[in-house]
Amino acid sequence: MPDKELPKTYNPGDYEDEIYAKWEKSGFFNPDKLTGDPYAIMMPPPNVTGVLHLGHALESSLMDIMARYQRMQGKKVLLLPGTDHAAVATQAKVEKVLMEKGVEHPRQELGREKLLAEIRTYAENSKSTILKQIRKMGTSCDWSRLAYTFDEVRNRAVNEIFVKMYHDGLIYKGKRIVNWDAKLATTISDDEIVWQEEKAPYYYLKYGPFIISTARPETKFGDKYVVMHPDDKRYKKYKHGDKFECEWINGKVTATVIKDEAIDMKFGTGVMTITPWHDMVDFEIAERHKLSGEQIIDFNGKLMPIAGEFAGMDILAARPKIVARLQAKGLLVKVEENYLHRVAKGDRSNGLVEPQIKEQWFVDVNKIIPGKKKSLKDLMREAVTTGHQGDKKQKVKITPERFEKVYLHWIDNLRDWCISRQIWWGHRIPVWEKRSLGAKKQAARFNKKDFYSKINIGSDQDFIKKTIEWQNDDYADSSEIIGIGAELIRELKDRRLIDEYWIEKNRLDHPSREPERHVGVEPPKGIGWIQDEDTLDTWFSSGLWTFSTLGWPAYAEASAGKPAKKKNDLQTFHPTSWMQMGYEILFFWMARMILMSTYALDQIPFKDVYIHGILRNEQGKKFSKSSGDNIDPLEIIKKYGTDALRLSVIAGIAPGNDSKFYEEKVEGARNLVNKLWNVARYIITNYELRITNYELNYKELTSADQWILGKLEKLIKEVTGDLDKYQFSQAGEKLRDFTWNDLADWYLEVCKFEKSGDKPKILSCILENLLKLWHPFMPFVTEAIWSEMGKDRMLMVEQWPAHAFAEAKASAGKPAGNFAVIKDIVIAIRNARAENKIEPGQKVQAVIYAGKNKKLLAAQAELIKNLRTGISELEVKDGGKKLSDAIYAAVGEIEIYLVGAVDAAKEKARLEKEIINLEKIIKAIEGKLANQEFVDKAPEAVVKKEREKLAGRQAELKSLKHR
RNA sequence: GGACAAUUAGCUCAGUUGGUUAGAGCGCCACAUUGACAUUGUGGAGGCCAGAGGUUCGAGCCCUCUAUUGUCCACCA
Repeated sequence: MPDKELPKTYNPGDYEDEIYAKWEKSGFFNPDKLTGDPYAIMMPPPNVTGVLHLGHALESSLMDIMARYQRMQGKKVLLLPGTDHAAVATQAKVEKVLMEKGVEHPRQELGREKLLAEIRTYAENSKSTILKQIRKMGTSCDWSRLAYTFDEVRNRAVNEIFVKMYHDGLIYKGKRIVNWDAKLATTISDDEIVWQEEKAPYYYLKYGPFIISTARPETKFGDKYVVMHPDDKRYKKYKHGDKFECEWINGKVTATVIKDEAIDMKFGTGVMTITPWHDMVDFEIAERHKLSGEQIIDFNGKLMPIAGEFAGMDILAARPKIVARLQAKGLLVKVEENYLHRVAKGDRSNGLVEPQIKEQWFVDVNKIIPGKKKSLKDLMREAVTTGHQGDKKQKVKITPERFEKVYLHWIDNLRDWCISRQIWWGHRIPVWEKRSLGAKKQAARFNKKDFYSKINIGSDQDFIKKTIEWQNDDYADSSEIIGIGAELIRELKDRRLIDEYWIEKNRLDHPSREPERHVGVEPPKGIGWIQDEDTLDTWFSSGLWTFSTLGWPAYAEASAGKPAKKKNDLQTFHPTSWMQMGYEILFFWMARMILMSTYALDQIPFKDVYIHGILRNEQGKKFSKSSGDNIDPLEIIKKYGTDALRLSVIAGIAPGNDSKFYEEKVEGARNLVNKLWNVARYIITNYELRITNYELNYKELTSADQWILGKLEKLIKEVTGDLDKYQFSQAGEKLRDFTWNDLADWYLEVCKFEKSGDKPKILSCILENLLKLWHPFMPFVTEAIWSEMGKDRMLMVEQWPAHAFAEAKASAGKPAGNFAVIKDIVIAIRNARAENKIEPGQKVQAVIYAGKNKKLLAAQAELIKNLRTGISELEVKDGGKKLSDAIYAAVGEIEIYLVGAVDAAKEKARLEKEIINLEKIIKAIEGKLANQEFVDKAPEAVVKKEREKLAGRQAELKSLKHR
């Protein structure tokens, strides 16, 4: 009685956008419209300039599965979306775009404000792109709470934290050795370095009485300390502090002997000279012994004046020339070609990274926090081990557990976190400085003479004119001119019209007193204050993500001109419930979130974190733009639908492990989606589903009914358990198995001829429950079917099932055995027919010796006949003589004979194969049972099971051989 | 140098405290075809669970070592 027309295949494009709009309109993405326990997931904000890639598709799927599951569990779910301004990446990208348009040096030519405007425009454009794409994935996030790491609200939070840390003495400014990316002209953190192996010549050089070795002779100009291990017997006669004169690259130098345990006696000659300005280890040695260092390479990667005639040369170009000089002076002892060493490159720029000493802002991770008796490191450590001892003892649970170890190891090796960056796109450091009067005079002198000539300014008039170009402020006051002048210097420096070295040198030549410093959320009132020109590491703001998105600090929202939320999100949703992320940002992000949250709120940022791997291509390599094998998720969606994409990215994944992605997987998922569609289509078009009373007449349930309800009951339990344990892939697999194998292949086939009054109720119940269970995985098709079923409420907010039917709980697993036997018989018959090559259309007669199962099988004879066994007549007996000229098959003790159409030779061969197989199995079980130790020590249930098994097999064998 | 993964069918992967003849999807072979679905159905073939030891009545699973692949951390002056 088909009263509906549904298309034969599910076409996702016809439904998805419409359904998403419906969801969004319903308001249920917003937890304010939900009740129940709060459950919050913060979306890891994608980079604002990025476009959706497979990694996002995976993350969106994971998050949305959890969000939808929890929502259906009756929780007040918040899945909060947002984007990240991705400081370095975004600025680099826009600079690149500008350069392609012919702007050769964007920073120099545009200056700070104009470049920032360019970046902002670009970021806003691509922000909307990626957000649209996240919608395409079906992600059920609350768009009303959309956040951005670089908006006003988040800026307020960043400043608050910075100021708090500063006043707690956890943030300091210091001259430290940092990683300088000359290409991007900024410092970068240790984590942003990639090491590349390179082959290069390796030089042994004569340094006074010693031989030292290096791959980088261009850094050696200023070396005046020679270091060796205090226990090295070879150099016993040299004492710490001994001085000697020796010939070096540009003439004689006075060298000092230093003894330090950092030296590896086994490496090379056991002696090295140090270059504190450009080497981390050397810097540490120099610090220990309070040695001075000198800058050799400038911030553009060129040699400094100390290099004499080599000054101004690019380091790589200078190297061979320096070697030639050394050789000419007889200082080159030998050269090892093809020495394998590793060079540091910036992961964004792929440019050389040079250690440099620079004044930078740091977060001290070892200092005891006032009032806490713990350092930031301690907080980070205890959050995943003993639990954070704040308000409540809370622990971040990491899945899989092994990453806990990786994380802790990383913390052990953690050095102070350099948070300042010399790029413009980012949160500006909330520190302002003002020079004191004495310093002002010096600064003025510094401004005028040197400075004017340096930048070709002839008079104060010119200077002011120039200044006005950049600053429109009042400049009447002289101290203000100094301020403006300082601004101007910065502007010129930004534009690379003067270089940093020159400024530094001037500062050294005109030492001033420490400037007055203002560190605050708001700029200082008054004149002459200059804001620190650096910006903050992007992870400084991302670290606040779990709470800066929830209205922390309290007044942030109001001050940004938005109405403060009535409800206190922070109180409701923090700590957040669940977080997922790739292992590649474990250190970058997870660690920083834990640091920020435990420090600022005394709370962990999230209770559970699920670490996923990355999706790789068919060859197991990372997808990359350069290799051209990038897969665009949107193309996949267009071709196969969002549901199929969601299923395919989570298929076969295990926590923390990488997985491969290829189109065949999506195809398989698409087929599954379509299968579900057709299951529903069949049920909807053949049954009247407008059911009000779900009461079943349990006594009249057929064995197939009981079987499928038992299976469904088990499915509900297992899928729920899997989702609770974040075993997404397993849950999906079980759902697939039920949908395709149990329901479509067996139960629906049975329903085609087995009619009973309860069938519509049962089928309706199965379909409803199945749609609910599938919904988190494939939200669109399930919602589409749900509405085709004529449901008023949306599936998205339906209650997650606990049981198939209330009473089915009792029947679950128990009588299912009946149908299982019939299934086995059907399979055995089909198999026997196929093996004997009986034409599918040819009907045969069958006789079954059922023994104690006679009653059951007699009752189910019709079922057996109808399940594509091609049987015309079926006779069920207790037992009897073997039948000759018949095909034989056995299921346990049940004997089956198919009469007629026998190919004697084929049948004989088949049976012999069976016998051999059975004998093998029996022998194995007998062996086991003959082992006294097994019988004694194994649990009774196991032994009993083995005995039963043996009896069954023996019976089978006996009847087989009988023939 | 240190650590962590992975190694199971041709391919991609499951296998949750050790207990039937180790499973699935894809692919392959044979067959079917007006049927809810060819994005289909039925049946089948295919595995010394990387290797070597060990623990145990019993090991894909636990322990030790080895090999291969991959990843991360540290570091080579």
